[in-house]
Amino acid sequence: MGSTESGTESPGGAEATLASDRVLLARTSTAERVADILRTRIAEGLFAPGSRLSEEAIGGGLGVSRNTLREAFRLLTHERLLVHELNRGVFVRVVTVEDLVDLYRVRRLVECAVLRELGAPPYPLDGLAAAVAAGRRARRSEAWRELGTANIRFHRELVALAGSPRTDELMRGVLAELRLVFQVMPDTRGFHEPYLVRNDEILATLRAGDARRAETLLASYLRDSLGELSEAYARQLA
Amino acid sequence: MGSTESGTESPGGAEATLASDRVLLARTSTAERVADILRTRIAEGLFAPGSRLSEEAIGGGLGVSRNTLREAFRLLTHERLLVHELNRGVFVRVVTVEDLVDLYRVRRLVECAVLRELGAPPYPLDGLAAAVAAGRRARRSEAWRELGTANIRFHRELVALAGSPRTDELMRGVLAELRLVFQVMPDTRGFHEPYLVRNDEILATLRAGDARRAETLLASYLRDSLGELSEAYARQLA
DNA sequence: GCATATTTGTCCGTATGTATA
DNA sequence: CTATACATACGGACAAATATG
Repeated sequence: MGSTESGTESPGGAEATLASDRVLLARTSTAERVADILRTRIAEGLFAPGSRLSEEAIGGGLGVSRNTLREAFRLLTHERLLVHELNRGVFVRVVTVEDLVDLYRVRRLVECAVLRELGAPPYPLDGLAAAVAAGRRARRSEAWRELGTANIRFHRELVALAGSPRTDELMRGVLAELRLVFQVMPDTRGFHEPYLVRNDEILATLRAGDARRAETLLASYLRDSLGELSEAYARQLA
Repeated sequence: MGSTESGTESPGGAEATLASDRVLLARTSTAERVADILRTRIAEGLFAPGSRLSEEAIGGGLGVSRNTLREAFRLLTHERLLVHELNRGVFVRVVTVEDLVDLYRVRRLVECAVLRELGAPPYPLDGLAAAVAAGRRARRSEAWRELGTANIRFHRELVALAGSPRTDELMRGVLAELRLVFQVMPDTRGFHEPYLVRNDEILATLRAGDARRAETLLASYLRDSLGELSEAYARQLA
């Protein structure tokens, strides 16, 4: 290349997959769209935890410059999906058992507090109901990964009851990390399916206006879930 | 400068303030140190809320390239200290009343939950005691801004009792935003001083092992603080 | 409403320092 | 210890959007 003189072809030099999108619906920044792509790939397990993401390989593959790619990396690093080591690059996050425990500590702290701080019933439970319905649909079509997504959504909706954007964002991050954890579970169905019922139970309890009991149910829910996951971790290391 | 030919002097081409630091103790990345500098300036009110941070002005002043500066901007944007408007640049965050309310909603949710989830006494209260002591020193030397910093530190230490890195980070961000809010208070002393006593009271209650009562004290503390701040906001808009 | 100037968005090429084989 | 590979940071260029007259 280098038609004119020094390397200054055009910003549209990214003629691969992204270029078309960019011209058509350049609504978000390029970096954000790159981050979206990488986020999906990580969530689907295409990048193994601990593997390094080479700037050159990824950037070349997607047809974006290193600068733009680094901005995408920065976004995902703040979401804790990647870790950045100085002068070494970025790696797909490896969630340790300590992380797992902390994740559930935050969940217990925040989710239970949300239920406790609820005012008087009735509560706006449409979001929770929709999440449970999505879970049922996923179970019917035996889409177990989607079932996991629906379960996560249930807890996001639950936190949303607090009406706090910052709390929402916090839990968005926490639950995104949780997705990384779920990948260690060998039996996706056996892990996710029981919790659909328990989510429904919590929803029914809230409908009845008993936020206090819902909190108790949630606490034991989280305890059991953490127990299963840490057991799976122990097995994996053995 | 420009000894050789094309603009490629050396990464140390930034011969201003940053260069020396970089050579001496380049422990963190340049972008992070730039972010540190800007964070301090914002906290000290050198940049008025709502004002635009020109890439050229700041970058030129600090002697860093635009790319590096933009990375620093990205960091601070994620901390909610700056807001980014597409094709318009970055601006110092203007905290609205809604933000203020949400900030205190999160504080109430998290800080109170931390106290509630404490196990059996005694608790490791050294950090809290140190924060109160720092507040006393600041009061003695009439350094009212430092007093505010010490009060903020008290609440960070309080959250640290939960032993959760993620919760710590959350509150770090929330309290950094709070610093922006504090700048609207005209009477720094009158606002911060009373809370030093109340922090001390909470500490004493925790020393006595009564986490439950400490939670009640904290709740009213937060209620009063929010009341004062929103009143100041209302006055400012009038 | 239009033309111009300024600023941001994106990308390239390259030199240097650091970590690792 | 040397060599290689890579991230870091720089400057420069042009397109697009915004601000200004």
